[in-house]
Amino acid sequence: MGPMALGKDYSQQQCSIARALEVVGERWTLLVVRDVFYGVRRYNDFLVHLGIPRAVLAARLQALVDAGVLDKRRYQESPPRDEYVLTERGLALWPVLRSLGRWGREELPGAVPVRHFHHVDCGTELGPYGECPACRVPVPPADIEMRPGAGVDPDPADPVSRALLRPRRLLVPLEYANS
Amino acid sequence: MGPMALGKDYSQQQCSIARALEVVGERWTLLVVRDVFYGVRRYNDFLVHLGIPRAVLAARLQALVDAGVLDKRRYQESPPRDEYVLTERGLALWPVLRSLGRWGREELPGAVPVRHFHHVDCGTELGPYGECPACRVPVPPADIEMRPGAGVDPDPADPVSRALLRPRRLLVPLEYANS
DNA sequence: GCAGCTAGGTTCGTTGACCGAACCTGTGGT
DNA sequence: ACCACAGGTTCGGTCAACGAACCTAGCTGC
Repeated sequence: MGPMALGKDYSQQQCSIARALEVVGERWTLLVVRDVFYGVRRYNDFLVHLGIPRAVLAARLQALVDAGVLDKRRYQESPPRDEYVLTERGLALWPVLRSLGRWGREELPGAVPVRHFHHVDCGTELGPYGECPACRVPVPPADIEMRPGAGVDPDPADPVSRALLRPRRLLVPLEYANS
Repeated sequence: MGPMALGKDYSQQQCSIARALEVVGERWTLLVVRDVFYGVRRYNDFLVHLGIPRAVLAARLQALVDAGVLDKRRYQESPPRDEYVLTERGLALWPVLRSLGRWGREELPGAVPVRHFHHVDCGTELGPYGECPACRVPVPPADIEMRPGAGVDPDPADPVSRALLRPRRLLVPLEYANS
């Protein structure tokens, strides 16, 4: 009954869609996962980028780790600091995010292209499901470069959004050295 | 505020994923849409098949109509009865359901194949994103036949699940003549 | 050594959504 | 007249989400 848990737990549902939604169907969850693909890895960065309540973020991260979607990894000992990275299972969620983003962009009114995704091997913009139209292969997230689109706010308030303005490869962590 | 509405409404988020989740990210919503693809069209059938509270179902159907995902259609005058059918915008959600189902089936433990999807033109089972591996075209939902898989309960309690046991084409309404 | 800062949480009171059960309405059947 | 049924609406209790405040380690500057 855990997560989005339907009072009853999306009940008896043997359906794999219902089982997937048990894990990633709760509010905020897929946005957290999206941010990890974009390079966000730390508690505070999720906070400022998503505007999510702290308690909810803690619960979602814990649930995603429990579900095997994220790994919590110590990246320095003193002070002890952890980061969250995608597991294989988490990486497999990329097509879900792609198809959702495509639907939101193409089917909902008032959409402006915010980000474009390109195959780093050839520079081609990816097709609807994350495949490369030129190379005709499905492109793993690690080989995708994200570039800002026309609709993006050119001067966002939070540093995470600012870091995401530059073209960057997916999964590469945000840098903190510069502003 | 609106739907899944994040207290704040998934806020400023210009991201198309966030915008999509505003519409289909609430509890139950995608399961209702899935059922419409499977041929469910009526209030009572959603009720018994999903086990969703009546008030929540009414709210979700209304929200989906407002969002342009479903159309509410009078199919008889006396007594007045309406059914819910997918719009073009709703039909475009098929890849989202496919990718979610695929993830739930292949990445979550203890999955049993419940349904298979085949291209009616050639009988081939569909690939990961709903394309036909043989014909090499994306298959529209209307050209897909759904067949029960090994993991399905052979004698479900509710009549809707029983009707879904037979191989059937997507979007075709359930028949009510026989048991 | 102690004040202040930062990352990463936890606690708490309020608000709002979800739940299940009961009730309502309009129609048709007998 | 009575009952059944589809399709809702209403209502009280519960549970999750919200936002603000608080807590804990470990630095940093003085």
